[in-house]
Amino acid sequence: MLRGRAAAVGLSKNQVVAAAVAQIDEKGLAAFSLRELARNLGVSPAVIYWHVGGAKEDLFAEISASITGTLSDTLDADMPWDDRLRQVFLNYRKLVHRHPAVAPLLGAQMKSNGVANLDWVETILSALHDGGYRGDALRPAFNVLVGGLAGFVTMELAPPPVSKPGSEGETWQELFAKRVAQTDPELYPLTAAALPDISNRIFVLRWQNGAVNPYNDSFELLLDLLVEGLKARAPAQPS
Amino acid sequence: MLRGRAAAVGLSKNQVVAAAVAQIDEKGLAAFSLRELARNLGVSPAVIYWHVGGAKEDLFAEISASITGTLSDTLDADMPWDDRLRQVFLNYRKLVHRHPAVAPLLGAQMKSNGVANLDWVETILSALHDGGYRGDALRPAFNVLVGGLAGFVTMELAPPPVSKPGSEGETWQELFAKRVAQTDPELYPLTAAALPDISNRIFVLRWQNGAVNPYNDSFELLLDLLVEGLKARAPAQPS
DNA sequence: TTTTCAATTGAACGATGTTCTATAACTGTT
DNA sequence: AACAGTTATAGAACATCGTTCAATTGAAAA
Repeated sequence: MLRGRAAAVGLSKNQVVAAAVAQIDEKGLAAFSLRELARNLGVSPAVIYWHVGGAKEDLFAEISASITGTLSDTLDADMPWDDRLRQVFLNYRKLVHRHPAVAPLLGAQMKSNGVANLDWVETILSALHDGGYRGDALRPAFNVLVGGLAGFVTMELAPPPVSKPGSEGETWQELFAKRVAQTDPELYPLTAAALPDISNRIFVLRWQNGAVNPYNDSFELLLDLLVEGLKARAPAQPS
Repeated sequence: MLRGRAAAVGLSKNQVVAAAVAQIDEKGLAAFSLRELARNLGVSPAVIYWHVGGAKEDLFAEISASITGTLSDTLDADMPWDDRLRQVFLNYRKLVHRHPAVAPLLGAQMKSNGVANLDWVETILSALHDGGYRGDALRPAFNVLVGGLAGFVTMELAPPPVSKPGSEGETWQELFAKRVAQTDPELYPLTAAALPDISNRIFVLRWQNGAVNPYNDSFELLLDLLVEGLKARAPAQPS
């Protein structure tokens, strides 16, 4: 009856994880510190180690699990397979956007990426299966969807540099914005001409990430291209 | 004549960056340390700060720049626009795969992502332009390609957990492999049935990253779906 | 030679992750 | 109500890290 007692008094693992998520949401992943977490909880650093099994990396995995845990909750099982796929990944993106600063864990750390629940995997495989993807056709189709779409979200929410405390004149955002605006029309005619449309709105030429400037229509276009493309290439008859 | 003198004696910025890349390639990004870099160079830690402008984050940006710098070197300008797009992103992936441990910087850090050279951006925009994408159609098309494909590579090369020194029985890889193998066929029939095809070969159910198990065919399928899809939806006549 | 500036040193500061031993708080049993 | 056993926390300690700074060397310019 370990769980019962643990919940009765003092901190619980879930509370630790929730506080960690809150702290990352506020100050960013790079600035996250175990000791500061302990301070915010009014507790000794060792407490974190007691509640979470191991080290910082395990806390991160726990955080990822707490976020991807509710992933397959709101699913309509009786929709066409392509609509189900769309729903799954629109839902994924919406969920990650609720905690933008945690995105690097999900997309750029194997240990955190691996905690994704099997319900989610089964849901995707099932939709693909109904779409005519079976046997060894399942694998590349799955990878295309998860790699392309979750990868997109990872890049969309890539964290900005840590904002230096006080002085030093100009912030990185200002410097970068200025650099983009001064793109040489001689060397880069297309880029320079498209600046009004793309400045701070495409991946390499932006100084704010997807938490501030979400790429909604780009993501939906990507989703549409993949789902429609997979539908057109289905190796077997859909069921 | 600053550069002349700097190159004549002592260390150069390029040497520092090259040594940093070597160290990350060997021990991983998470284990990277400025002091260890200084030790390997037989030099005081402060030297790094002198050669690189600012702090650790600036070193990382410099590293990213040194890798993406050679991105647009080998390009055939006189190919069909869709083949040019394929070449650009196949080349991107090949380049990043040469330094897998650096991938998180390129895909999951805005400051590093922003250093990508304008030649590369202009090349992509130019291909899209020739494909019939102009004006405000350029932006989502660009984002789909970069976000989807570079995002895929970021996830593909997501770093594994830091391998704990010695003891503690089983490594994470072994534990995870075992967990995957024990997938319950009652709860997850499709996943369990597909295990021979997907175990360690799809994104969420793997214990080795793309540096060991590259996802070549999945990436090429993704690339094909995107390029063909964009071709089919071109808003204007290709030129 | 003297001056000037590039390059490096070494020490120092504060903060971090992690481990360890000891102590408190609670639970269930007698 | 007292005891034993486990759960939960505290506090100190260690090695390491990123970063800054004043002081020093080295080589080129005057």
